[in-house]
Amino acid sequence: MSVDNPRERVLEAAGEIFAEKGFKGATVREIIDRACVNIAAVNYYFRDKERLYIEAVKHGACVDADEHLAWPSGTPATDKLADFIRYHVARLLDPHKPAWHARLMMRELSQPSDACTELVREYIEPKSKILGGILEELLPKGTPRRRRALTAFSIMGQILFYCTHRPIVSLLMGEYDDPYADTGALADHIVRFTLRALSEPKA
Amino acid sequence: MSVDNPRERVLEAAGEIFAEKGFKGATVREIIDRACVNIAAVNYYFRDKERLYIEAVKHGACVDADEHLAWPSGTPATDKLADFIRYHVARLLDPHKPAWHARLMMRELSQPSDACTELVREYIEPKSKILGGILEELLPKGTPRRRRALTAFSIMGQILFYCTHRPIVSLLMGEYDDPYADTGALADHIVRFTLRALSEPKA
DNA sequence: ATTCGTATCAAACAAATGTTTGAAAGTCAA
DNA sequence: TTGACTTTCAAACATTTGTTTGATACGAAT
Repeated sequence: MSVDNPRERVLEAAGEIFAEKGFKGATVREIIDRACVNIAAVNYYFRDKERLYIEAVKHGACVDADEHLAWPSGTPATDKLADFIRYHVARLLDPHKPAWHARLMMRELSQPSDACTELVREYIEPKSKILGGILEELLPKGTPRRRRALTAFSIMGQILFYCTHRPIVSLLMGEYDDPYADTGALADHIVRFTLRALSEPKA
Repeated sequence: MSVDNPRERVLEAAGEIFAEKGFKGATVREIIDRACVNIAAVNYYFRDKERLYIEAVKHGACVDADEHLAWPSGTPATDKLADFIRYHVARLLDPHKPAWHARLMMRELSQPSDACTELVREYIEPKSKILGGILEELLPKGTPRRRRALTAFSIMGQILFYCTHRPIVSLLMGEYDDPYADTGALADHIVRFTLRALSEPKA
């Protein structure tokens, strides 16, 4: 966690705290305190709090950008969709992974700071394209663009729900039946729900 | 909008601004400014900013609590589900309704202030019970409790997605194809997607 | 050893912000 | 009218918070 590079330490601490408390809620003093650097470091390395925030978001996003999502040609579209869902559920909910990258991005998605819209677009659109491609294979030929988009939202909505509304899910389910304990099962549920919704109507 | 009662005016203004900017982001000066009262009013009527926030959330929630969601006995479960979905989509996205009640509650759901958890439970659980009841009718007998819950989350996830991630939806879809322009069509998509997911597998 | 650019630090600064005060104005009953 | 109570107000207060400053230590090149 604690890197020797002070700039990186600030970036990491900022990411965690911004993700947890938002831009306004986070204070530079708490950040530099966690990073174990002097308060002037934020000005020295990042000019001001806002630039630090932007850099922190970029930092978190570029970590994710490394992981690719691709399949050998000929892979059935249903398999791709299942992978896509499982990948994102793990990405967003797996307790083993440091969650702040995703949570910070979630914040940006619900309240984009105009400075970051462009960046978000860089990260989100590629993923969106992947899902769009899968759905193009999966849905009947001639399905209108608009309906493909709504379908994609229905899928992402199911996934992101558990990330955005985690506290309420835990509250409603109780601890003894915590869905976050087994993210694999959670992903499987979403996969099945979605695949049934996409299959041809029975009669 | 502007009531003669100053306490109510503050409550209304606080609701709007808290919903838009969150607890930290909102300033009492902006609130009292919009409510057209002196700054000391917040102390006079609500002790401090935090109590004001709590009261504002309660105020928003109790407005909603009035609207009931009930059907004559014998109504098919699929109809109830469709109503339930359409009601909430309209509730959350219809531009004609003042949206801040819902948006403020969304905030509480993703970052509950411990002072409000109890209240949230009062509002959310009843709705949760309604949906749970519908699913109990709709899903095969003997479906485990856990799976009913996950199904409910799949439905709510689809709905809340459009509320929470509105900026990104607009960004991805472009204005010419804005889903929020026709919330009825949006609700219909979710209803169809969900009903297909709940129907018996084909073979 | 001197010099120059970099990095770090404690301290202070200025602005924003939640909160309080004490007086003035208003209300209403006796 | 008097008096008690509520409501409203401008001003000040105290704290938090983002930002800056000027000094100091460090390291490498001349």
